[in-house]
Amino acid sequence: MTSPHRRADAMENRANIIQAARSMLRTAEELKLNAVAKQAGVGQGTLYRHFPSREDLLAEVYRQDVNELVATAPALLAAHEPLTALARWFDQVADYARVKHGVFAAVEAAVWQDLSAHSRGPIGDALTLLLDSGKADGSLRPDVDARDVILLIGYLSRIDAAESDARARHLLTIVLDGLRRRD
Amino acid sequence: MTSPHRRADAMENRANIIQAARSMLRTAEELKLNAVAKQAGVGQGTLYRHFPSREDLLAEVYRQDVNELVATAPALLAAHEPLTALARWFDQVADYARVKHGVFAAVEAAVWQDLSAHSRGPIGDALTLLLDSGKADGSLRPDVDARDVILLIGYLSRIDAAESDARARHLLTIVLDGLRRRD
DNA sequence: ACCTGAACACCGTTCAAGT
DNA sequence: ACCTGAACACCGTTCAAGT
Repeated sequence: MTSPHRRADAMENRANIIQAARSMLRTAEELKLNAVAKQAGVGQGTLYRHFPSREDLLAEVYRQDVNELVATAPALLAAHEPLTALARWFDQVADYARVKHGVFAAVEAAVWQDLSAHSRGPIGDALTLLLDSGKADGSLRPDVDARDVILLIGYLSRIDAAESDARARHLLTIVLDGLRRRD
Repeated sequence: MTSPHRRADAMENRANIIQAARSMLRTAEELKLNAVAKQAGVGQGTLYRHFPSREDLLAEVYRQDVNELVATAPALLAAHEPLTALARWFDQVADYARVKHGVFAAVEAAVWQDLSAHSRGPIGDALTLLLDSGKADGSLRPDVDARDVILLIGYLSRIDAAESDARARHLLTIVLDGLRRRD
């Protein structure tokens, strides 16, 4: 990812851009690319050289967060029944969505949606792992895949903090019930 | 809604703007306001006079469609068990979302989301009617409201035609299972 | 090989002038 | 009372010139 065959200044610029974008997303929901370049201390062209599309930039900004989310899935499976593991993972995602609300709004059409639109990506893999375990032990219905679940929990990206408190976990329960194998 | 105390030219302009917006949304997903004004044969200022915000315009364009959707709820309840009525209504919404895909994308933050963000609006009312019936006869869990369901089926606005064919109804089944009363 | 930033394009929004 | 459209503001994107 951080290809080692770059000039030192290019690598630093790249890091500065990511850092600037990250800090700006903490305060504001929207991300103006020219403003990112300015705060990073680089020309606009440099930003485009490193990140041809806005999505590329956002994806990089959140790669670490996504990685954590992804790493949780096998850990949860090791410690819990599949259905419980899935429930906990949902909680984790809800927390993430809550903290990164601005993120999700900005990234929606990009990373989040995109990762699974290609029906691949790390989040999809993590979910598939959880789902397969649940199918194997009979607690989950067999006719669901990662993309289904991504779509169902996508509402997390469209609610604010207050509504998240009021509804996020409750709704995850409903989704989970829907995913259960019916007798 | 169509306030009768306007000058004739104003009313005609208004109608032309709506008509132009409607026809443009049929072909393209995005809606450029200046382009709407041009195709409607009015100045940009006229568009803003009639519709101060983009949402106002979109809401008006889809008011009729929304009305149809809303009118279906009591009709379905008259003819079916509550759970079946809700299932049929979901189908109806899915059809609508499918046809109006561009719409939903454009309207998402506006009408669709907004109608229920204020926890009111016709769609919310229609849903509440369906949910109350289901709770009354014990087929639905008591701890859900219209906003919950709006959030859960919001994925309909984020999938294209192909994916709608593949997943929309299947996912509605899962949501419906989640809404069922658990024993 | 990479960077800068002026410049262009595009689109939303306003407002002075008109009828 | 309502309309027009030039003009402004804003932001994404490119590219000629530089190191």
